[in-house]
Amino acid sequence: MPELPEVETVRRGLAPALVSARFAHVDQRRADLRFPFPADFAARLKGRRVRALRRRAKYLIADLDNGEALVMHLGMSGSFRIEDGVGDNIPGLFHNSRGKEAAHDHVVFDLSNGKRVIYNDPRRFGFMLLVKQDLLPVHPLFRDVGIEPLGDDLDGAKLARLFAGKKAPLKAALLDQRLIAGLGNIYVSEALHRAGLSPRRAAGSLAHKNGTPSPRADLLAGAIHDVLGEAIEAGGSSLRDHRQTNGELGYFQHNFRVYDRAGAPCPRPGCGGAIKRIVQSGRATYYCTTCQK
DNA sequence: CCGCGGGCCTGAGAGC
DNA sequence: TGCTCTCAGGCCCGCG
Repeated sequence: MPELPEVETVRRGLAPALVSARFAHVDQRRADLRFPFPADFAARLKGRRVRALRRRAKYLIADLDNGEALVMHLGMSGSFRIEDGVGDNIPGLFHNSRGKEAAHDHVVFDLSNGKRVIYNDPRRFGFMLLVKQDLLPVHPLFRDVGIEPLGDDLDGAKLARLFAGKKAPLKAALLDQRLIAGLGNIYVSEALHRAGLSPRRAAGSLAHKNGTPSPRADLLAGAIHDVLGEAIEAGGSSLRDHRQTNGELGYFQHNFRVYDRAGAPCPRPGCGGAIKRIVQSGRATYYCTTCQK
């Protein structure tokens, strides 16, 4: 499921249930997801209060009252849901009636406020860790993570500098979490189409030979900012997520201009091209060969 | 250093 | 109906 907009949507949905609650009971139902759980995971969480729920890149970080942080990553198929009727229709979450289990429910948090937060992950590419908050910046997971693409951190000049000298195609450079954090396969294709740039173009070509940013860099920075912002507004994108009948997960998938639309006409007014699917670094890329150069 | 391919897992969908 | 094959929103590792 999750790229930055989906993780951010989950964060916003979970925060009302988690923040300022204590973990009354933690049910860890298997020894590992992608990685083994930390030793004594459930015991170390029990009794702790959540002070804040943050997002960095595609990670959720719950700051605990003992100086530790619960770090959570959703992998490809991870999701959270809140039970006990709390937070109905919060985008990014789905709700069962209390007590109804689903396949692949791997972690259950029972909170002091009576709410139950359940982590479900069929493919188990997600994981949870406990890290001292002050060690997060030097932790291997975060040490090399790139800039956040929302807010003021990302502009054309910054993008051109990050990509300077890179021969890798824009598609690969944009997926590289060490450069920009949070883009994934969907939003890279979407941002490149909005910017009118080919995914095959060398990343270094966002700067001129003398190092000054090309106007293309500004177009791309703006497109990234716009597409992520719009996707968050829409509650993220729901593709294969299984969910209960109650409440859509997100509807940005209806606004995809190129992703998973091979053969469809290019949505850019007056373009007249068709969307093509290619494979780069083993992953599907969708773009219009007519208007993306 | 860089880019690529394989691997980790399960499930959905297509084709036969 | 059921089998087999391909593909999937992420990321790490090892290879050349």
